[in-house]
Amino acid sequence: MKLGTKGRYAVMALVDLAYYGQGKPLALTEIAERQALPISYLEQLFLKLRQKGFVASTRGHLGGYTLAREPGTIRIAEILEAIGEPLKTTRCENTSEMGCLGTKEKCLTHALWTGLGVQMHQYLHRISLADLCERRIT
Amino acid sequence: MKLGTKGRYAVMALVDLAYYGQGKPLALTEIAERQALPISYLEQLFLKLRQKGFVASTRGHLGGYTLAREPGTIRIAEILEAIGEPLKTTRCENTSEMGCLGTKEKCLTHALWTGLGVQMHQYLHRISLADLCERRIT
DNA sequence: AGGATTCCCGACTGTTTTAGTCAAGTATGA
DNA sequence: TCATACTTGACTAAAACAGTCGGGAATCCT
Repeated sequence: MKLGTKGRYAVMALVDLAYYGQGKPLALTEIAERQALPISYLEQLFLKLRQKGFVASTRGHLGGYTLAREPGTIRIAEILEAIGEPLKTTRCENTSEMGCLGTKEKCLTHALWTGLGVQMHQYLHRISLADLCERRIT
Repeated sequence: MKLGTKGRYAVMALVDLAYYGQGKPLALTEIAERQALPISYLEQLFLKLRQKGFVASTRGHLGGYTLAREPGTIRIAEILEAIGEPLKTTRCENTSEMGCLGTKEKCLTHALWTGLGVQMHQYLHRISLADLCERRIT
């Protein structure tokens, strides 16, 4: 149960974008350098973030990325989902209330893992980019 | 961010042990069969669980494992820690309040990840084996 | 117009982790 | 003494992770 770099880097980069880019495009090279992240890796992440509508891009000289939504409306949970950071606590795919079908009896631990997943999602969903920029963490 | 089988299996097996083994030793083969888990893998896990004092073993015919502590006092978080399920949300090892030293400025996202870790740990620490056996999940 | 800058996109790869398996040994009860 | 069951370490195929690399396309500045 550990967080990968994809999720960490994506949030770091978006916080940087919200913090330093006041409406004007920020180049990835700048973000990557300031946050000490590999730029080619960031490109992959921003490709997805753009496709999902979190950021907008302008090409060419003086181009870069801008936030496409208000920082206060972007939840951390959304970011992680957008770039494909799993956040999975169970193995079974179905999100229904059914127990594990692998065993005959109802899986006693299933509620535990789904509960954990709910806790994590709730926490990450009630914190926005703006909260991070302004150091408003509970 | 996903839970591995080690953690899942360990909790499943201990719940099984608490649920079906009323003081008397349960053989690993029985637990493995009922929960549909690979037995050789379980052996590794129970080795650690025994060394950490969660279970006691009796060898030979009619042997097996018994819980060494009351189910109500065994927290899920303890189990995961005992078998080495990481539960890590940050990369840096230090648990102090310091920011990430890799970047010059204080890492804005650090509080987020440690906060997430706290959430997870609190949830898993307030649920005991007994809670699972009696389906007492919030 | 040309070159510098920047985003765009897919393919590829070394390393680490996961999720086990396998084999050999030891203790115990029937 | 034989079957059962725990004990322990070594080993491994496959997947995930964490990037790298190379080429292309759009845009701006001079």
